[in-house]
Amino acid sequence: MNASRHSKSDVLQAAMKLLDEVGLPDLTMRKLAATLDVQPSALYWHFANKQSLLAEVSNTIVNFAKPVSEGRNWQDTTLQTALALRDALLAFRDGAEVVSSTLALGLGAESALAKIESSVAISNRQLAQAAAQSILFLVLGQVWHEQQRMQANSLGIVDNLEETGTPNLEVGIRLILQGLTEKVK
Amino acid sequence: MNASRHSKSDVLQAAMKLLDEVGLPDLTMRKLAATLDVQPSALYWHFANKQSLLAEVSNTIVNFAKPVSEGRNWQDTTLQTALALRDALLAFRDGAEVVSSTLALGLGAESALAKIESSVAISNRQLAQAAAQSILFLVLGQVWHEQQRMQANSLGIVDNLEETGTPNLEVGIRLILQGLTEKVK
DNA sequence: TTCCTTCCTGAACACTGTTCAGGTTAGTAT
DNA sequence: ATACTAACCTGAACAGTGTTCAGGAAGGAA
Repeated sequence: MNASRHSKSDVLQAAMKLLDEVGLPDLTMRKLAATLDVQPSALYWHFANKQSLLAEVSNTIVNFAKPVSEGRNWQDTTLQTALALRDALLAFRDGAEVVSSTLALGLGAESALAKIESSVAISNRQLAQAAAQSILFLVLGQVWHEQQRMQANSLGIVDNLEETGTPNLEVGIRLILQGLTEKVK
Repeated sequence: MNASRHSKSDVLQAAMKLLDEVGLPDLTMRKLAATLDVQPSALYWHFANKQSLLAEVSNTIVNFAKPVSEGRNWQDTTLQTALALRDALLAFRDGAEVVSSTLALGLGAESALAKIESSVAISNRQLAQAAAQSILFLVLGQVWHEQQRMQANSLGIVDNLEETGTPNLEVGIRLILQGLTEKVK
């Protein structure tokens, strides 16, 4: 389709489009190269390896989160921050798994944690960090679970698609915030 | 080494041993077959595919959790249950990642959630389920993160190995429990 | 001795990420 | 216009992956 040459951001953009079309397990270097009318080896000029590519995909997803308007209190602001991250993850196919593994490998996506942590306006920073980390894992785990079920459902394994995922997440975050509020009282 | 024939549980046992020796990324069907002095295809008589094998590995890990003695209250019992799961995950190399992906694919490890949920002795079951799910994701996420750092450190990428992981987990669980206690009051 | 279940072989298929020596293209400087 | 240089890509290969399948061997039961 496009016979011209490609920049690094072209490749990244194509990767995100392909991710949306085929999902993470089928996001291969060969398929990505094919959509760009290029040999697979050409991708390695732009990115050192597949993990580096996925790290930038992950950053794009995390940075997609809308900035939150200051809430009436820090609890509200933190909740909104977490839900904005959830929405960003949900906006991309397999978004949670991409971000989770990038985070686990320490290759990026730390800004997600930083944003949550900075919204927790309590003086005990160690406590704030623990809470922020908990909220982050909660969001990632819940959305990962939900997106995996989406794919399972679309593949015919109907199972029971109870819509408890999203409300459960908000409940969990609120529990942490309530416990936190109680603790610093 | 052993030229005799193998049962399904032999294969499972060998898989867990190999997991401990090489880690999840290097746990391949070919390497597993080699430790049993067998062709890779022989494994497919015992297990339909690699995922099924990993699902049983995951169940073994989860069932390794020590049963907890009844605490002074349900909050304490739930905390002990969660920490027992954490210890089980930590007892096996890459344990958290194995269980996480099995859980995400819906191939097992649901008993982990069930155990936590049943320990939350409040009348609002929907709330109990949300809290249990939150605690589960928190444990899995934290331990996964910690185990990944272990491997990274053993590979020379020293980074700063702050020992905040384990305390952070307990803090997070306690926050949820405190919030829960407050909510049902 | 025949039969049947259990377990395994050997070879192949269709992929995967990655490397590398070498080529092309385009823009800049002389 | 010519030479140079950086950006980008080709083509082929390497070493590995999970998985399938027709067939063979072992051991107990009838």
